[in-house]
Amino acid sequence: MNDVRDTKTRILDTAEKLFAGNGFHGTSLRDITKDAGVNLAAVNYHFGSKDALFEEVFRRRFLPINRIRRDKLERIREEARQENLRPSTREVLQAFLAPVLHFRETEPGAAAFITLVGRTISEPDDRLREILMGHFRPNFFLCFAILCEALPNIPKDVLFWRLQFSIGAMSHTLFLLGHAKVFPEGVIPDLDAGAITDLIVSFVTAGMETQ
Amino acid sequence: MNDVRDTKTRILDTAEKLFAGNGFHGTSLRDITKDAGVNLAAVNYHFGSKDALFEEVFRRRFLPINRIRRDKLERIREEARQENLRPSTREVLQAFLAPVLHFRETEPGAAAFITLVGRTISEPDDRLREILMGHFRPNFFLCFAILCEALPNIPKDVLFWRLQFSIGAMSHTLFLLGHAKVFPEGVIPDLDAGAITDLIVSFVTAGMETQ
DNA sequence: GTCTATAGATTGATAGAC
DNA sequence: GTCTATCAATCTATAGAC
Repeated sequence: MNDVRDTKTRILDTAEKLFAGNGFHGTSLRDITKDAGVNLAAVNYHFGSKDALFEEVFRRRFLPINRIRRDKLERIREEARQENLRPSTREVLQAFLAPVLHFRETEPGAAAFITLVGRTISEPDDRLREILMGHFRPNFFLCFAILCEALPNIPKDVLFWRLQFSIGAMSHTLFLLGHAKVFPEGVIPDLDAGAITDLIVSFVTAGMETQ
Repeated sequence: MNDVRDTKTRILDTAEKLFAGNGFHGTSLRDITKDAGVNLAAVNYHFGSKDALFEEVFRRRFLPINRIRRDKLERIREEARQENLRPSTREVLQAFLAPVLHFRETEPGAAAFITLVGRTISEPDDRLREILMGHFRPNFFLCFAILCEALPNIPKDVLFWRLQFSIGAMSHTLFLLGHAKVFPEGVIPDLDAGAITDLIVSFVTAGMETQ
């Protein structure tokens, strides 16, 4: 009632939350429109279909994340070139992984989206996974290319797999952050985004550079 | 027609394949029974429900994998104790991760199951994910405990997160192995299970031991 | 054990009034 | 733009004949 967001935004926010929690196929249009407080027909009026709504959930969030990520990666590459040095493996991986976790903390409501990303990477529905990959692929290849410059003595196919391992570590972490209850007692899971970022960047940097 | 497997086995094999390819909710009982060449009602007759069939798919495969994994981990721990040494981080992680990949190559039809595991780790349906976690948890904690003995100078919560990163790397890899088409040209993706195992064990060992 | 037929519930999408 | 009402398709599960 006092919700000043317009209908489109309310639907997007709610869809993001429910897709993250119950998956695309586990969320019906009735779930979304009821939770958002809008009419059942509003999704098809504003977005055209359930699929198109899913696409818009991703487009809205990925545009700013990808801009930051690409700018950081390009700057690292350019600065290394101007100083005739190799890019730093850690800085490359930091630029690739940190924006997502940072975004999770600073953007209101983004936590649900990040959980959704962690899930959609292994989404069974090829159509949905491709929507994610379309946003993700360009920066993946950019990161891969700069890593090859950073570590020219390691075979490219090894670096390729190691970057995939890093993405796996990351996506699993994003998923876990949305399901805090999996942690055992005695182990402190409540680390902030900065601490988690440091942990995972150290981990994958060591793995990437090992001989 | 010439299929000598009994109805139960045919249903299990087919369900495993289709759940891996299209997800639990993307696979109907009609899909399964049609592909298996059995009657629609056979699933409910032999297993009771679609959920119970899913459970049996996991039980059948996890019993032998978990036995091998537990035996290997316990032996590493015991041998280290008798020689008054710390367990080797690499051997622990190898014992934890290798059986799944090895099983994928040697057991007929297991590849589909492994893909399914990689997917179910981030399954949106809590009920389904819990079926997997029930099989996975005991060996996870056993591995974690031995890692704490192997690396007593690294804080336990750091080791806990690093083991989670390792599982993420592993599950993403298992998923990718079921979707070879994601690889770019020029990079050779066709590594066998042994090569992939070496790559991932080296990666996570370096990440686990870094200061 | 295997089959057909169907109950009973839920879904995405849309037509048409306001 | 928003609403109600409803269509057509899909699903799991089961009753009951053979």
